[in-house]
Amino acid sequence: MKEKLTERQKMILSLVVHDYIRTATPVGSKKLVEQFRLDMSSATVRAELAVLTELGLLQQPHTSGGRYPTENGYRYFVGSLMKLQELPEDRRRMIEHQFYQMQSDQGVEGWMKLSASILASLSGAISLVSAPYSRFLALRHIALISLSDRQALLIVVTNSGQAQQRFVALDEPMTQPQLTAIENEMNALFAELNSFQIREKLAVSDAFRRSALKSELTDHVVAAMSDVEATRSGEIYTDGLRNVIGEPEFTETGEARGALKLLDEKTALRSILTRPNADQKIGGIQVLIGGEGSIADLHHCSLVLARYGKSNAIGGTIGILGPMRMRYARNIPTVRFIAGILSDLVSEAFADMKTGTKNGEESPIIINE
Amino acid sequence: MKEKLTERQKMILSLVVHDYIRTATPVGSKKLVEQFRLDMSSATVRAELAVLTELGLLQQPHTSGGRYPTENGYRYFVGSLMKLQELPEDRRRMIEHQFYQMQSDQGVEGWMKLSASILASLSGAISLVSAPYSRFLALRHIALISLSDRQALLIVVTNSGQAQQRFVALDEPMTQPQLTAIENEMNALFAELNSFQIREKLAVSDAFRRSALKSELTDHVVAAMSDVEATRSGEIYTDGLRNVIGEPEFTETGEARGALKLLDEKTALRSILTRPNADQKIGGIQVLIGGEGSIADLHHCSLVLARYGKSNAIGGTIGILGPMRMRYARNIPTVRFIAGILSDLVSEAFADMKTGTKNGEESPIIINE
DNA sequence: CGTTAGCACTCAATGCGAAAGAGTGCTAAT
DNA sequence: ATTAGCACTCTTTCGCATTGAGTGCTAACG
Repeated sequence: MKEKLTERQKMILSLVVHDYIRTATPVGSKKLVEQFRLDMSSATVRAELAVLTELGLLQQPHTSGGRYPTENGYRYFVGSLMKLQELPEDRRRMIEHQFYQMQSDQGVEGWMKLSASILASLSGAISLVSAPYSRFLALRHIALISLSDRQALLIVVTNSGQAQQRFVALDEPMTQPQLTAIENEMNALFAELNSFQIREKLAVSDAFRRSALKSELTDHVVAAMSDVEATRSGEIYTDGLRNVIGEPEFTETGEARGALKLLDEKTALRSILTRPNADQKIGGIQVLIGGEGSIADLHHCSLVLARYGKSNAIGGTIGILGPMRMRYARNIPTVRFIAGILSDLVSEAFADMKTGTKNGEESPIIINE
Repeated sequence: MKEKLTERQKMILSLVVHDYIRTATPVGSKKLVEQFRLDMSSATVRAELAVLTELGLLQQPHTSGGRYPTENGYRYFVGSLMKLQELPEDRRRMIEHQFYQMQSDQGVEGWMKLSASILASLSGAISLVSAPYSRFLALRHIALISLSDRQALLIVVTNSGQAQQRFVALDEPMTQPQLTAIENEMNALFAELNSFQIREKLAVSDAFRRSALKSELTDHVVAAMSDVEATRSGEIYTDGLRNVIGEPEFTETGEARGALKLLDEKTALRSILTRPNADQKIGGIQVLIGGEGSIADLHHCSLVLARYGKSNAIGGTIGILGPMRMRYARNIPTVRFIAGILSDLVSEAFADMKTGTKNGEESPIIINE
């Protein structure tokens, strides 16, 4: 990948990528010259194409079928050639408007849905958004709500803003005031602890056993916390299926067909969103071209991912999943922009300290690894 | 649709439906005779097929291309011919086990997801599950949780078990004890009211204005309630996309392609799940064959829907969406069974009075209106 | 009378070869 | 170094004949 290409070779590679992204058809020398009014003959272009093919940046479906980028071709393009197309100012303002309009309204869930929706419609791909989660997950608050005399609703809120609710069957009837008392007691005891620490605190002494604290209730608290901790990245939101249906890659025997299965399997999605960028900086963009065998079904797809949030403390991942043949130059700024907004929102919402990468800032783009 | 068919005609129609469901290929007279070892010649079958075609129950793609059911053919089949195949006892037990295992754990959300998952895998179609909602929605409990000195999380729980959470920016710093005080006050005032009643109560007197109740908070309570009321049927869960990808109807130019778009647009799904069966009895199954123009994209699909819950008080809709060519005889009992379980669970969870259709019971099947 | 065997007919699907078209690599001239 | 020209390689497409499943009709049969 260290090969030095001539300026002309770079330009031609760029043109091939652009044209292929637009048409999804292998592109030949003659078409290139005509299409882009090149100041040279098709034979010259052919020679250059041959070189690029030799270098493994282009490939041909068969001996005389035009050329299109290889995975490495895309990587080179994204890494060295591409000129990012920033979102036009009015677009940005429109998006920001939408976010700030609903900001305090719908809570985290609202942000996630809005992000997924905007990302999908702007990118023409499938959007993936993971709800924010904290590295240092801790219980923030417990609420106990009487549903009937033997049924209560337990709500556990974590410092990541996630709320787990579960129904609890009570061994003996309890009124709301009784529950509230327990609620207060538990809040005092368990606040700012994680499930492990809570369990420890419970084990250390039986004092709590004898108190008003029902073990049936504490068990549920521990379980709820564990749940949140286990599914780390919280809920995953997707949108934009409609965009991708119809793209040739996804059609019938299309190679990317398998990718659609993924949308069903949130666990797989989750592993995509959580794993690769574990140690990635906020605001940095990660581009995964060709799935890298990590997920077999993604062989002909690309991912553009970004982390958002307060560095290391709380955050999540957003991104888009589309055909390898996607408009990186437009999509990368889009993803980055939305990630920036989410960072701001998260910082604001969970703020003691205000951090978060500011929108405009440049940040590195990491390609496959 | 009142036409009296001979027993033989009924049988032949049945066979055609079955075979077509299995093979997705138009079926001819000869194949029928061989396949099912019929005690007559192909010519006889041909004559009967001609009659059925005449009656509009079968159709042929072209003059000599075999026959397959029309929408009316399916409707007649489902309405009069089909023998329901109840789920085998061990299956039932397995499913029930899964539900009761998680029952009190994950709350409503868990049930919904499990229902969607089971329904999808058992039916081989797309499952649609709407969270329960109450006809007489009322606020059950408010929780106010301090996130930082100027940020709080407001959780509004309704009597349908839905929890709306939203972030609230506080005009002036407040501590958790202060918030708890307000929480108690609001709970006392607003419990068992709907958004309209709350608004009324607020308007009637300014007493509240002067009290510790911040209008910024009460506004949010009203807004949260309105939100829940507006989106009535609550969240919609779907699963089983993987099943339907690959079915010929959904492939490439497939006629049912548009149906996939629906999965993206929850609003459309919602209208499907809420509208048609508004006045349907709990436990009754509604089969919609061919979309009925209600949703244009569903022209070549069928829906099997059932309401669950406590009659009129609280409940939701579940169902499956698949190709018209679906295994009704198996799917209908499946949908009914899951609806039964959900009815039980909902009755239990929101019980004062215990109702709900018991699983085994027979209940009417309504076909297209 | 209902049933069946037989037959001519229809029409999508299949297969094959010729022609077209797009693109390449090579070579020789500029 | 660039380019024009040309032979070559493939896929795509079209036409055309073939196949085969399925039909509708009719005449014979029990």
